[in-house]
Amino acid sequence: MRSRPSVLHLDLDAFFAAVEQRDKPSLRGKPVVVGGTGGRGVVATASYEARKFGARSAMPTAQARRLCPPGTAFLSPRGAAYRASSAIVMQLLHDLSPTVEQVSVDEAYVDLAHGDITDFAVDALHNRIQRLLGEITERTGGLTASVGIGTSKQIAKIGSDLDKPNGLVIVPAGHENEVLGPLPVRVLGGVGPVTGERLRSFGVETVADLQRMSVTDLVSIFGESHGRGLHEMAFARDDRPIVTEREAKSISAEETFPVDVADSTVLDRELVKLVERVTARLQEHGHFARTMTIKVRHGDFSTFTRSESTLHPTGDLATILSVARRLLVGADTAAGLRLLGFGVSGMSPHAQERMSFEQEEVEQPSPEAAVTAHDVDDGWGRNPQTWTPGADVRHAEHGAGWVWGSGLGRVTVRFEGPTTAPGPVRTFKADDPQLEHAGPPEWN
DNA sequence: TCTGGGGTCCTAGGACCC
DNA sequence: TCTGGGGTCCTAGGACCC
Repeated sequence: MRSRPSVLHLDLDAFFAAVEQRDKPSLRGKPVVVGGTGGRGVVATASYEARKFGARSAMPTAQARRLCPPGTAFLSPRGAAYRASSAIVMQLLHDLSPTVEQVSVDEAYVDLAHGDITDFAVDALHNRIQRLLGEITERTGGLTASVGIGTSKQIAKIGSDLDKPNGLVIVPAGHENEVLGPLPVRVLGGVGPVTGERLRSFGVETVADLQRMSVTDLVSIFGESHGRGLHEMAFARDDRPIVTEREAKSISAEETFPVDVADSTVLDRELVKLVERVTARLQEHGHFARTMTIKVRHGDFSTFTRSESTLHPTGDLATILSVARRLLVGADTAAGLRLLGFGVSGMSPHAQERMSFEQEEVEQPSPEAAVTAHDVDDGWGRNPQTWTPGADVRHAEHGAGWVWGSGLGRVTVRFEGPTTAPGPVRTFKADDPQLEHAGPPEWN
């Protein structure tokens, strides 16, 4: 938390819908809903006129259709138009300070401490930012924005939401708690439907209620990170810096089908498209990735992910596709899929990788490669039993296996023989009486 | 009423290493 | 004679955000 209100948060009002109303005068003053217009679409943005009827972001479009009156416009998003207006606004923010963190197409933080503003008194800030809001409206052909300014990202963001649309809220240093206290806990970042309901069950409705809970209790309920974070946020303690750029950590693409798809030929065709899109973007970033993940959603909305990591990072389409296909074959698609997705993560810069990795097969672990330790040490310098990697083993429960690795009083065994199916990998104490050297084993 | 698409971060258990 | 434990990686799932 800073000693001056030098963090600005800006949010464009009902952005997608406002652009549509700007570009199509007949829509002005009328309810407009932008989002997926198919049977399984959801609302991205509802104009303020549509919100009067209950239409909201993330609501199924079908539901918004029932709520809104005849004459309501339901439109598919026009991404290019939104990006063009967004760029104009972001440029105006850069005129305030070089440190601009764009959160999304319609939202950004600005670190005013890095810009030309030197007077952080409320009146001076008010004048300067009202001028900014006027410029935004003028340069974008009529769009409006809401701004919050405070001593942290948290306060700036909450401020920008307090007087929408076309509002400006400045919270002077030292006044954070009186602003925060009466607000519902849901205004805090990281408090969604689940956490909000959980807190309500403990009698916590407002931030002031949350302030009365002990860190100990919050940590025991929500875990170390989330619990501590809630306590910090309740008291407006937030030191997160404004960062201008961030490396992507994952790239993904997914598609919800108009009707569930069970045909494996069709699913494979869709998977190829998704993998091609993701790989193209990976290559644009100049990155390789190690972990491939598929996502499937069934008709009942149950959702599963399956992932696999390659030995080396790769950007090679054929390699990535072969992993993706293996993952899809392992998924249950018999009853049909509502959604199929594919993503990569574990990314590293392209240039640091040898090109030879691109063509390399995914290596299977072998006893020789996986194991370096030989004699079992019990951790206190004694060797009660020697286990050699690759040695055959008999086991009371699993039958036959071989030593995969060993060390520190433990031996890891893979239960698999030349004629038996691969079984589990399990780790035992080296002196476990269930384990005995066998060699050569009588495979069955 | 029936739930998009693109992300981030966290947790938890098992394997594995030391 | 008996006894662990910290740290990291991988995988799966979930909450949350825009």
